Formats: sequence, C-alpha cells, structure tokens
Amino acid sequence: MPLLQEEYLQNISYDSVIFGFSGEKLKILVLEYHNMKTFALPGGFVKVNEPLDEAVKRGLSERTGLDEIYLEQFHTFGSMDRFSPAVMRKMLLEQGYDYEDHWFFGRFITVGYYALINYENVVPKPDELSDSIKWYDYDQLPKLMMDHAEIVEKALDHLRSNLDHKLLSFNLLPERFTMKELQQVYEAILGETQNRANFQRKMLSLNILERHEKLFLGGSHKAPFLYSFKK
Amino acid sequence: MPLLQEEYLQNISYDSVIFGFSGEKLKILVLEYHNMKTFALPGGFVKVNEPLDEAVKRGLSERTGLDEIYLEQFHTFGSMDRFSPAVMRKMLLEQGYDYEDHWFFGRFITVGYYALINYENVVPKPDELSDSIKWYDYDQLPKLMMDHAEIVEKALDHLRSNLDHKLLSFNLLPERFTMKELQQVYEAILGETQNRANFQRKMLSLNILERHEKLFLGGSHKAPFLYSFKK
DNA sequence: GCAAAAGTGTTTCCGGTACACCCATGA
DNA sequence: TCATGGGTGTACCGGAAACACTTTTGC
Repeated sequence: MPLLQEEYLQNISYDSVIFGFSGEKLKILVLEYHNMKTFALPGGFVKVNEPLDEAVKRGLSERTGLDEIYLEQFHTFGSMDRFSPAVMRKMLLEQGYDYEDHWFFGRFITVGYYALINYENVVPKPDELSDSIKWYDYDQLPKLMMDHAEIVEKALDHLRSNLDHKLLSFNLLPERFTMKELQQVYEAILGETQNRANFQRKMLSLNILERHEKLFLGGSHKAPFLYSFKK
Repeated sequence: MPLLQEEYLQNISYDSVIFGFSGEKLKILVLEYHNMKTFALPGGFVKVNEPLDEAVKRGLSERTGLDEIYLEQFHTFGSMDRFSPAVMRKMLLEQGYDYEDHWFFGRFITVGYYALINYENVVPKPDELSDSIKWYDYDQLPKLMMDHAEIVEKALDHLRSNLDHKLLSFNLLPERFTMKELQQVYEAILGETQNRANFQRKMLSLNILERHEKLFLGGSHKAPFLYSFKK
C-alpha cells in the first residue's frame, strides 16, 4: 500500500513548478492522470523525519533524475478551494486502491517551490499516481486542477524578480556561454526582447561574469566571447 | 479540553510577527510562558474548515482585538529543528493538562505572516497557553524559542522591501499625518535616517498622497501640511 | 530679530535607454 | 567587398543624493 499515514505529515503538501528552458521557449513540467483527463503540477508530501526543503528536493530528483538543483520557495497556498476528496479518491482507485477513507482525501495546505533547469538534460518520470509527465510551453498549458494555474502564475512572478541573482544559482547554461545565450534566457523568462547593446553592458556591470577566449563557429561574422559565472 | 484534534489541521501552524510602531521605535509582540522562561511569537493552528489566511486573521484579532488588519505571508519554515515535544508537553502541563500523547507534541511546519500596527491602539491579550504578551523593542528582543528569531529576521527583510506600497495597506498612521510622521515610520522600519528634503520629494512623486490644510501646533516655526493617502 | 522647523531649488551623479558606429569573419 | 553578427561609444533622460536657500512661526 502506498502513502502510509504514519510515514507522512498530515494536511501538508508541496507543489513544484519546474521551469525548463533550452535555447528557446520557457516550458513547465505537468503531470497527467490520463483516464481522468486531469493535469497537475508535480508535488508530494513530507515525511515525518524529513525537512521540508529535503522533501521537495527528493521529489524533484525522482521526477527529473537531477540532484543539486536550486529550488526556491515562493508562497504557501491555504485556501479552502484546494480540497477535492472525490478526485483524490478516484486517483487512488485508478491505481487499484479502493479506500473509503484515506488521509490523502483530506485538505492540504501546499507550499509552492520553483526550479529552473535545462530540459534537454532530463527524461521526466511520472509518479506512482500519474500516467505521464510532459513539458508544456508556458503559453500553452492545459487546464490545471484546483489552484495550480494560480501557483504557476505566482511562481513566474517570483522568478522574474531579481533574475540577476538567481541565474547564478540555477545552473541552466553550460559552464561557458555566449552573451547571446544569456540574453535568450532573460528574454524567455521575462517574455520580452532586450536591447542587445544595453543588455551586454548591464550584465558586464553586474560584475558576475568572467570573460574567456572567443568562440569560432565558422559564421561569417565576428566571433563572440565566451563567459562563465564567477565563483 | 483545549485543542481537540478533530478541529485542527495536523502538523501545520502559523506564526505571526506583529510589528508595532507609535512615533518612535519598532516593536514586536512576544508571548511569554512565565514558569518556563520561554518566549515565542504569537501563533496558532488552522481549523479544518478555515482558510489559512482566515486562521491568521482570527489569531491576530484574538491577540490584539484588531480586525481588518493587513497581513502578509512571507515564508514557510519546515526544518527539523522546529520540533520540541518536551517543551510542548510542559506547556500543556502548566495549564493543568497532562497528556502522554497529543497532536500538539508533533512536528509542525509553520507559515510566517507579519503585520504592522499602531501599538497604542491595542491592549494585547495572552493566548490560552501563555501567561503574558508584551511589546519588545526590536533591538532588545529576549531569546526566542526554536527558530522564532530567524522568523523575525525574515519578516523584517520582507517588510523593508517595497515599503512604499505596503504603507498604504497597513493603516498605521492616523487618517491625516505630517510628512515628518511618515518619515519617522520609514526610519524606524528601515533602521536608518532619511534625508528630509529628498524624502519629501520622493513621497510626493509617488503620487499617493493628498495634501490638506496646515497643522498649527503652536511651535515657533512654519506649520507643516497634513497629508492623507489617496483612496 | 532670532531660532527652529518646513518647504523648495540647484547641482551632481548614476543607471537605463536609444541609437550609431566600428570590428571581425567567411562566403 | 559584402552581409552578418559582435563589441563599444555617445547622447539623453529621470531618479537619487547632497546641499543651499527661503518661508513661516512663536518667543
């Protein structure tokens, strides 16, 4: 039997908004419960002897295989509308577990976390209750269950603020990258184009980049410098 | 018997950092469990049919008598060190309740909220487990239990950022106030003096203040304008 | 008239933005 | 030599900061 009551804290869960990027668009990892046509953010529960942050890391690692990922907590959601015992019961039923009553049917206050990763490095794995997990373009998300759409919005708001400091922690780019690649990350996240000349100057003025040798790719134009983040 | 298990969500609590101000220093409301020499932030639990935000409002109202207070959630704390069943048991014992086992002894993940009020309008009331509740200067806080000192620090960080927008919501000042009073609020919260001339211009440029008639107090100097926040 | 507090003006500096120009490269 | 993309220079604007000056008031 999965999800033994003694193993987990009651009434509390986490949901994670995993942003993915790989040179173009911003994407988000979404679980699907096929037979129920229900879409949800990857989430989970906290074990009784486990710090909250650890639980979220564990969940992210199980979905993506990635360790050492920078996760940021952004808000805790505790309204009454995040409560649908019938749906939860059906989820367990689909997996062959028929309970009259289960802690899983109760009300959950959920803590929202987000992360930002390079989705090309990842083969996502569904959890024990869902049938698939897929990347969706941020602007083409399916209808998400309960308040998960609100959770995504709030995550993106937080991601967008103070982006400069965060990109150091998210190791989204390869060790060395061009200024153009960095700009593409910004543009995907902020959802708007940046002025090339000013972007370059702004990044350099932040004093977080180290300049390395030039990168020759055989294009008929000047070769760009490579940069890395300072330690 | 207090704190019936069926009434409350398990493993989840809130703690509130109530900042008080009245013309001079920034203060914080702290509970004391006298016989235990233990100091803590006012907190509480969430009823099974109650939104998280409502629970915090209810708690604040019970401690201060104030309704309609603007509360802001800032972080959720879930590390393992916030867990001390022996202390909790002793707390109940002091009140005459002797339990071998009680949900109150369990581990709690706590959601942090803060508010900012005029402490002169308030006669704080202790909760059912504590013996007193008092205002302490922010820079002379007693040693707080568990991670409550960290909670206070993080609350102040959040309060300090984007202060301009928040002062509209916190109704800390009287309906009409002078620019000097407004500046004193800023200085107490930010912990640093502001240039008078520039402060005045900055506030006026925000376009959130309405100017009213002058205030004559009989001082041998120019009378200041009164201001109110625009609706 | 004088001190004290309030209000306004002036100057400087810096970060952001817009735009122009020059440089390196391979076809 | 030309198109392309990369790097840097310049000019402008607005907000922040430092400081000076003027105004109003009661003694």
